[in-house]
This record gives sequence, structure tokens and C-alpha cells, in this order.
Amino acid sequence: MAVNDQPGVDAGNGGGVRQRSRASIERRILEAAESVFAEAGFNGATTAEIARRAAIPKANLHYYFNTKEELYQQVLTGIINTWLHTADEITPDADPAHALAHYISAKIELAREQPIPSRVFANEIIHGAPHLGSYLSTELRDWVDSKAKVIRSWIAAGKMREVDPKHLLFMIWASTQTYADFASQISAVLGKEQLTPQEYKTVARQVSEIILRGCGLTPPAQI
Amino acid sequence: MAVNDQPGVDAGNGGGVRQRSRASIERRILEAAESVFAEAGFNGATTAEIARRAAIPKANLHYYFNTKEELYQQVLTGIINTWLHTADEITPDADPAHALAHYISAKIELAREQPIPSRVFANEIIHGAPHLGSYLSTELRDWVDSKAKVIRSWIAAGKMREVDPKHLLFMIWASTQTYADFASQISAVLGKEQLTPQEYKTVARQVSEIILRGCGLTPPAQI
DNA sequence: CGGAAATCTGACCAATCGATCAAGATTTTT
DNA sequence: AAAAATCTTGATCGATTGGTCAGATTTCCG
Repeated sequence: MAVNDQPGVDAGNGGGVRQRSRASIERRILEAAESVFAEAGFNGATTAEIARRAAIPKANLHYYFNTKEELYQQVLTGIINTWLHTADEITPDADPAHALAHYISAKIELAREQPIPSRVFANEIIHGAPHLGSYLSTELRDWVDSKAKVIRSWIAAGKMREVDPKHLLFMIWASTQTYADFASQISAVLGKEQLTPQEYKTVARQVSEIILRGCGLTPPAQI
Repeated sequence: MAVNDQPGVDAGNGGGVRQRSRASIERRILEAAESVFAEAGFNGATTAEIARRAAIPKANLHYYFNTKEELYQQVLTGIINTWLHTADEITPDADPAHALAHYISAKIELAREQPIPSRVFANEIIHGAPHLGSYLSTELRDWVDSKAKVIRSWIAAGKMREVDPKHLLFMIWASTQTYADFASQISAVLGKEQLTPQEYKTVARQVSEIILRGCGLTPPAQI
């Protein structure tokens, strides 16, 4: 299906009330879908529940998004786009300690601010990524290759201990996203509804310290 | 429902063919259920598909397990019991470096040997653990409290750097289980169907080294 | 052997699901 | 103001689901 294969988008008006209203309601539907997909997965989510949370009749939801699959794809795409630029500071000329600490801190922040999209993505991966097409083996793989190359250049320059760059990235992903994906477990174990922003900062500092020291780096005093 | 609330179990025979056959078929059903739950989650899993993989009619499956919920509970219980004793070496008198390295190594091994149950559990947690009752906030919480106490005793004895014990455990869980739960992502990014046992050993060594150094410990030469 | 208990199974059911449709309401364009 | 385009909605459909049930078959044991 083409991107603009929906009525109204190519109407003659130059971004009038119609388009603004349409964008607004689509955002509301996507947010509702996000939370339902996160709670129940693709199979468990029902369009009726999504419609209910978006406060529109189910038939109207299918006017804006033809199929549940299309809705899910849009949610996934939104998540992925959000994640594309969190490691921009990982560049050859950067200071490894600072760049990694910044990356870890940013990922923990994201886990705190947007845990729901993270859970949708995690659920998709756990079930073998049946709806992600070739994204993992093409775009994400290229992204990892390029970041691994940067880390390898840091190692070659003697800036840090010799570690496998890709598995280091997996470890950072796991250690940070666990605070979004497995929040229910962490909350239950710690015995508190949710962590405070202060506690998230403490977590970011500890994860940074362990990984940086593990890489033979000295954690920066301030991030 | 009581544990032995099924026909045949309390028959007069002393562990004859009947009981052995029942145990065998129940195991076959549970294995089938495990894989289906892992691939589709609780909602997405169908009793028809579980029955198909167990090679029995659906009605027969419901003879051994009354409801899908009961089947799911048994799968979850099995997983949890498997995990209960993986950290037995974490004791006050143990050497922190050796104990942690052993724990991490054992968890990576488990991720390699039994990724499917791990995914069922992870899926349950991601969706807020709706079927786990109070397990997380009671038994698991107590388990974590006791292990955290051990780690705190290590710190008090000056054996390792001061870190938050619980978040250290979360980090170990995340870094190890990611190789089971997110295997599809790791495979796609690395461009290989699956890691070799040798590669799992490399992963275990690297995760150990980073975490141990991160805790101010010296990784043991051999685990 | 013979009957009781346990096991197995095809057929079936009520509920729920994603999706469709026709018809009406509203807004925009001419 | 008429026509066209867009939006909204209740009703409904075919497909799938978890679970049931009556009856056939097998196993067990005196």
C-alpha cells in the first residue's frame, strides 16, 4: 500500500482543517494502538480495544487504518525511527568514555520516558520478528556494523580495552532496555510502583560505571 | 485446582504402564505448549496448534489439561523451577569473582540450551505478568533480597567495589537472557543462523569480564 | 471372561475476532 | 445552493477460538 493511499490526503486544500484533524485523530489511534499492542502483543490486541481507547467506533478506526497489520507496522516504524539517532555521539573522534556514558544515559532515559514502544518492539523480537521483514538483517545490521567499526577504531587507537564491539552493544541494549521491557518484574522485586527519576539516574550511573570500567575506561565525573 | 485432580493418578495400580504413559504424554503436551507459547504468547497460542504439535486431537488435550490457562501455568512453573538454583554459588563465604563468573556462565549456558522457556517467561513479564500472580513480589523478591544481602556482605568485607546489588543482578539477568529472548535480533544482526557453542563461551567470557571488572574484581583465568 | 475405570475422539457450540458494507452526516468545492 | 468529497456509524458477516459432550475404544483387575 502506498504511503498516501488514503482519502483526503491529496485533497486540493493546502493543509486545512481536514488534514489537521486527520493527523490528530491518527495520532490518537496510534497512541491507543501502541498501548494495546504493548499489553497484549499483536495477536492479543483487538481492534475493538484500540478503538475503545481512541474513543471512536471500530468501523471508524478501519476507515483510517485498513488492517490491524497496517496499524502495527506504523507503530513499529515509529519506534524504530525514534531509536535511530540515540548513538550519534559514537564517532571515531569522540572520547569513548564520554560517548558510551552518554549513549547508556540516553537509553536509560528513553526506557523511562517511552517504555511502551520499547515493549512493543521487544515483544516483536521475542516472537521472532515476524512483522519486521528484513529490517533487522539489513538496516539494523548496517547500523551495528558501522558502530562496531567505530568501537574497533577506539580499540586500535589504544583508547579502550579489547572487547567484541557487537556483543558490547548487545550488553548495553539489554542492560538499558530491561528497565522498560521488564519494568513489571523490576517493580515487583524492588517493591515499588515505579522508579523515581532520581533512581533512574542512579541506574544510569551504575550501568555506565560497570560497563566503562569493564572496557578499561574511567567513568566521567559528570555525564 | 488441586495438583492431583486428574483421573488415573490415584488409580489402584502401583505406578504401572498407565501412569508412565500419562506422564509421557503430559510431557509431550507441555513441550508442544512451551514452543507455541514462546512463538505466539498466551493470547496468540491456540490449543489446536498445541494439540497438532503434540500429535493428538484437541479434545484429548483438554482431557489432560482442562484449560489453556492451566497449561500455561504449568509451563511457567516449570521454567521458574528450572531457574531457582542457578545462583547457588552466590554465598557469603564464596569468592565474588568466581561466584559471579560462574553465575553468568551458567545463565548464558541456560540461554543456549533452553531459550524457549526463557522466551515464554520474558513474554509474560513484558505484558505485565498477568498470569504470574504474586510470584514476582513474594518468592522472587525474597530470592533477590537474600542474594543482595550476600553481595552487600562481600562489599562490606572489602571484597568488591560498592555497587547496588539488585541493579547488578538486573544487569546480569538482562545481559544473559538477551541471548535467549532476543536471539532473532542477535542472529539477524550478526548474520548467522545461530551462535556456536564456542561463541557462547566467548560471550560468557566477555560478559563476565566486563561485569567483574565493573565491580572491581579480577576475572578468573578459567571458569 | 466381564464389568468398571480410564482414555480417546469427532462433532459441535457460544463467543470473539478482523473486516465489510450501506447509509447517513458533515465538510469542502464548484 | 447544488454537487462532490470526506467522514462517521450500527449492523453484520465469515472465520477462528477455547471449551464441551456423548459415545467409542482401550486398559485394568477380580
